Amino acid sequence: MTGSGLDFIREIVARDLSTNKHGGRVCTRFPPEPNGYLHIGHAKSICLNFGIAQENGGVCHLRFDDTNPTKEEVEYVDSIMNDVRWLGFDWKDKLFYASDYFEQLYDYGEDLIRAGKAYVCSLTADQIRDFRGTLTEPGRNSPHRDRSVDENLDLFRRMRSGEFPDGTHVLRAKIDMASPNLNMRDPTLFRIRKVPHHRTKDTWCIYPMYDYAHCVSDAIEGITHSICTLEFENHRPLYDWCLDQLNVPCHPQQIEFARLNLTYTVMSKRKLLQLVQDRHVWGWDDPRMPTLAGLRRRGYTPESIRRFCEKIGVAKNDSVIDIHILEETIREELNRHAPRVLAVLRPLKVVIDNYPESQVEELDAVNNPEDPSAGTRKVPFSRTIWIEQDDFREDPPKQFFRLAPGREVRLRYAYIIRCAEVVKDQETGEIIELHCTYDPATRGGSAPDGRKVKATIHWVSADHAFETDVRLLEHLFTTPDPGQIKDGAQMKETLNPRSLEVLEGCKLEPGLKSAAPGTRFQFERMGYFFVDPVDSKEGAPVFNRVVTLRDTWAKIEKSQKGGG
RNA sequence: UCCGGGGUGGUGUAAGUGGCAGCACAGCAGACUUUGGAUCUGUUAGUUCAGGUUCGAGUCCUGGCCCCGGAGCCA
Repeated sequence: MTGSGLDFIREIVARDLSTNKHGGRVCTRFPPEPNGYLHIGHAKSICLNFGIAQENGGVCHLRFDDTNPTKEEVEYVDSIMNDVRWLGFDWKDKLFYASDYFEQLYDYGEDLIRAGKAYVCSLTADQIRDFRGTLTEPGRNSPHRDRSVDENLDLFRRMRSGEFPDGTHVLRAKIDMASPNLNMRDPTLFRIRKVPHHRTKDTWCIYPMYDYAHCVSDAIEGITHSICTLEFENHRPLYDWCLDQLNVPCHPQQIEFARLNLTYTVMSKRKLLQLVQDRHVWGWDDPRMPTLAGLRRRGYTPESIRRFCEKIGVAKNDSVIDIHILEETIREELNRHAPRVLAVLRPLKVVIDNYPESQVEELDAVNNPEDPSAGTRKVPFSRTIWIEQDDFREDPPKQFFRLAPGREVRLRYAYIIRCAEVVKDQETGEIIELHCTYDPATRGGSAPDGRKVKATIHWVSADHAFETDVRLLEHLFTTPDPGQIKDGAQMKETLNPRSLEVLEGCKLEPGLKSAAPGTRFQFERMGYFFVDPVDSKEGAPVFNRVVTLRDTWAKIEKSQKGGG
């Protein structure tokens, strides 16, 4: 019953440390391809790799896997470094690029040829596919498989010098065309791509493939544990093969774990890119996106994301994490730290008939009941106030405790009021305002006669309210498993049309006018909100809802409707 | 069909050499409450199946079933 508490990867690392397998060293790496923005799935990998290094006095390298210049851009390099730093990790001076090793990778390629372990193949891409065989049938040897070392060397050098057009030759490993593992059927090591690279510019026209570049890069850097996701499991024999053939400094161990999947969102870079390109979102940093940039703009903190990654664990089972776990994690943190304020999102006017016409009182409000040191503040109260439309029902259902004709409710930190009259639009029947009376003996909200008032609602003084936009954000998709989506049309169908709702003219307590971009608040009873750092201006904050509060009433109401 | 990997409550994740199946979230019930928030208490629910070894199997053996990945000059 007394388990080690370690996940299976940390267990391997601990064992290797105890057997002194790598001379007491722990060196990991996070190897993104700069072809998109980092998302929360990458955060899992970042926390794992940097975390393991940190815990064991090791280092974690940041290495860009930039071997395919047709898809990679500096914009992505910059965003990735920014996001890793924001998440709270530091690669010190260990910043690398696979492209740093192009020359060595090329030299090792010649070594392979000299050892008779690689050859230049001049089949077309289609022919190579055809010769590869199928899952159940072995492949056939390329007619160029037995070219002499000299011929191979000559051809490989001329590939490098730009003598041949794209697609005419590739360098292939000479392994086994009959292997049941397709990755071992003479995989391509280098291909010709006459396109400039974002770092090496036009010095190269041949580029190494992932399988070859990755293991060699790991070995060059002295990585001890090369942690990647499950889809590379079939590639491990090739990872090991390459390193076994070459005279490299060390042989890292590749370990695979299950990538993160979240309900109601997509995690593939391709689909994320599609959302951006098709303008279904504002961009990579849209607060509905599962990208780190999006989560950051939504109002998630780095701590909450790290904590989330801790909670979900690391294993080899394919799994889908309920997105509510993520939401619960940010709630836990913000509950402890976010200052409370009063904000009415969908306002309904209330006139307190027996409250003196021009009177204003400054009432004491607690900033954070979870943190007494946060102190108190004053909020103005007057004869006309705004309350939430949802907090009044003309015909209250069972278990609805809030305001209704003839009923009492407590205004937080203010008074107990009773609803005396409902004013409606003559034509539409829409409720436009309420007339209430207040009990002057209940100042601050307590009833000296000891009577119980079940509900407390939030409010904002109409004369003092600060008006601004508030955005309510929901899941991007209506289906819990949009990862199954195949094409663009299907994606469009499953997108949640209500993922973004912009509420204009929300009434906030006056102090919020000076809310600084990038700060977080709890709007009492409504949720946690973040001052959007992009769209807010000095004195004109715009709020994004990070997450709602747990809403017991919403649950009751839902089950009432559902149950009939 | 071939190769690789994986199946523990609704979800996720634990149980060094076989020894009371634990934790978190969700659910349900209750307490408390000037946020239907927070907090606290209690509780429902699980080893993919069939055999075998054993005093004893989530763990070991045999066989089946189901799921995921793999035929890029992508990573």
